Amino acid sequence: MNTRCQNCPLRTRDIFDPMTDREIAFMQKFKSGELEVDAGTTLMMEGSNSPQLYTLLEGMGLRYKSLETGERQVINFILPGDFIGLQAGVMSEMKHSVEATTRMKLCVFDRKMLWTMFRDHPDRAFDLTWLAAVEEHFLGESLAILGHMEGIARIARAFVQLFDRAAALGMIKGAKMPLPYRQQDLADALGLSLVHTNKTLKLLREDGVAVWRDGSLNILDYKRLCSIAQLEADREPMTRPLI
Amino acid sequence: MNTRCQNCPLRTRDIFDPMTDREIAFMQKFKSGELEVDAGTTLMMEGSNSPQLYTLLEGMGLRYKSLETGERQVINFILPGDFIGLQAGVMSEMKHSVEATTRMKLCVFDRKMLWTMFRDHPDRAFDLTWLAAVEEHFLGESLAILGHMEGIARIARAFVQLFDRAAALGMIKGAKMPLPYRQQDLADALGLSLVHTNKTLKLLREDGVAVWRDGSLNILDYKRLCSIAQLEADREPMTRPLI
DNA sequence: TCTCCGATATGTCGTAGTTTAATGCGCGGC
DNA sequence: GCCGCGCATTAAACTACGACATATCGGAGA
Repeated sequence: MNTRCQNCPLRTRDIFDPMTDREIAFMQKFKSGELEVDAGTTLMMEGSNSPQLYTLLEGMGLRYKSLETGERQVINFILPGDFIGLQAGVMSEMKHSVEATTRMKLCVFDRKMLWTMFRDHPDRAFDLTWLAAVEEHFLGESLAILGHMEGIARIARAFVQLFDRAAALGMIKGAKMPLPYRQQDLADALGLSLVHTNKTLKLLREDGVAVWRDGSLNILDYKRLCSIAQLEADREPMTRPLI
Repeated sequence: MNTRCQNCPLRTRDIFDPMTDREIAFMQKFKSGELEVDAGTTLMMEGSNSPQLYTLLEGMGLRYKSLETGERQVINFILPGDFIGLQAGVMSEMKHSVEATTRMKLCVFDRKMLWTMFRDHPDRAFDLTWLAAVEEHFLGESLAILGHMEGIARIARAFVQLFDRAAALGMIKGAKMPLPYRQQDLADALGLSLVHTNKTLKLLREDGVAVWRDGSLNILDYKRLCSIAQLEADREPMTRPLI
């Protein structure tokens, strides 16, 4: 529910409550160009200083950290509408990498767009802080999932969340959504081994709950998936609509 | 390293690079009061809408989410200097709870302070976005830790990080720092069971690495602790100095 | 067509970590 | 004084998951 702070014109906004079309259109006016990249492209590299910010228009990708051990922690999956690289704007160094897993079409912003926002459009600048807070919220959720749920529940929850987001984006065709990732990506996101991820996927498949094949996820029994994920099937969906 | 964006006066800032004294003093001018609370007080409750923001002046606390199962995910430990409740400022609902584990002294800001910042002081407003990005960075680190490290390494890393932060705050007396939490708190932060946390603490104690007793942590062998934590002993310390 | 490689698939086995349950210990209340 | 409560401690039984080993499948390239 949108509310207005009594004392100021800044609009507080919940995570289920994306920016309006007008607000989005407004921000897009400050873009510095568009960009297309192929699957496999590394858009941002941790440690580097990328002076660009993006919103994803089409395609999918993922955000990850590399560990000293050579392993990888996938932080989240990036879907159309997501804002990419806020860190690149406010920090002197990227803290994670961003990789395209399909061909991606992006809207590019220059870092100076940030200054324009903060100087001339405090309400939109406020939205950027909101975006960062939303990111933080979802990371907190992930933390709880990795800390407290067993493998099958983690996978089920990932599926439900991705499915809800895809639904909000109109990417569902008959309970089927594109999910162009490797099993290793999911494993790295959920803190599981590849092998165990694979076996758990088999379980879900054989139980007629969900089938993930050839880059597309087919939810056969949403209700049961939710129950495995320890979610109510009629909860407010986790659409995570950013910008 | 501080750098200036070529096109704007906003200062990008790394996580090791806290706000200057001048900047802090400036923001403190907008406080609406001070507050003292006892140990055990719940400062903010998830689901509620707290119109206040705080910086912690003295004492310690923790930030956590409650799970449907009744369990708890501790998101992080709160030390003096930390900014609390940015979410409360930008979201219509808190996504986590904040609890004092000792008596705390706080600097209180009204939500309207945010509007003042965004309207009149874009550079300080920018710092708030930076703060949120820093939070996000550290959550990503925690995610990687929960996803990929075994119990003893998680505990060792928590100790090293807390020790480094305490050092930056001048809270160390002879390798000893205050750590006023219960073992359950640490377990909930690291996604371990209380029992296993306890056993691992015993191990560290008996190996002469670190002793945590009566709310104070004594690091006996910092080097070894770092090696268990899979950290270089001479790395740039994770001071996490926020405001 | 053959080979190579990346991804998926599947079985076995060892173990880190959970669960459960019992015990001790200090402290505040009555 | 005794009781109850919160927290730390320890032991024993059980299990989810990782490590390792191997097999299969399909696409790219020579």
